[in-house]
Amino acid sequence: MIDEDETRLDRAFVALGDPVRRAIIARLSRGPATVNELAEPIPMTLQGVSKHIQVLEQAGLITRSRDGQRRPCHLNAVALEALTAWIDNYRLIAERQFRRLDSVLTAITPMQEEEEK
Amino acid sequence: MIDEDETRLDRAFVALGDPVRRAIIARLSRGPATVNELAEPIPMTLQGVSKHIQVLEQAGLITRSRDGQRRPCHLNAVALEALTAWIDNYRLIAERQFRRLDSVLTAITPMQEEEEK
DNA sequence: TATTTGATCAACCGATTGGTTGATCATCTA
DNA sequence: TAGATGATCAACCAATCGGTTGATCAAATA
Repeated sequence: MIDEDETRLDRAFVALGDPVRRAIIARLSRGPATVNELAEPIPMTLQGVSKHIQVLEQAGLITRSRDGQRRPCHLNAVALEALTAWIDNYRLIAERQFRRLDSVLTAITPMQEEEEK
Repeated sequence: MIDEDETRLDRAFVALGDPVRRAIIARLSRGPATVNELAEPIPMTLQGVSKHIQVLEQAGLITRSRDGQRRPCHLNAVALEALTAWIDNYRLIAERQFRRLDSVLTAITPMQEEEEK
């Protein structure tokens, strides 16, 4: 259980790496929906869609409640926030590196802009 | 070629769904590195690491330059930004939904907090 | 109670993935 | 020029994935 966060992060990223599952996320962003409602526009069997939903649930990206025999799905904002936080961390570092490299280059070849004109 | 963006997004998310590849991203956040340098701390053959790097490159998450026989890798901030933008969009919507639901619930059962005490 | 409906479980299958070993390529260097 | 080095290519393998069909379950309804 020591790498529980790691596998959770794995599952979340992999889950988003499928266009069907991203379409489900997009649909849920307009409000909760049942399995049948989510499956309706997708050219796939209900069981197939159900599997995709389970992947999203195991990744923590969605949660499910119970309403009689229906199982409404909801987006989980907290999980999405964890993903953006992870990516954003490295994004900012990469951007900082790029700016630093840029300043080094302009310091080495200060006439570059003029020459290109 | 109509769904080029879609498959690019697929590849990027799937690429991040592997702890080895995320470790490579983390290493590159401290500056560019060659294949050998990236492979050194990873308990895997050089060919295995090379494959992971190719996955990251095809996903657009890293770029590669040439320095003699070396192929230094660099983080691609632009690709990371596209990912955060995608996730953040739905995250914000989900949070807004949650707040709205919250306000509806407190409006329906205004005495809930008191009863639970 | 019998039937329909929403959803899952189980088994299967082809395609893809993640890793290996062995060979090869291209560049650097003695 | 002859090795040594950085990196990739090719073939293979076990495991996982994405989808199907068929059976089943539990709740709603006639």
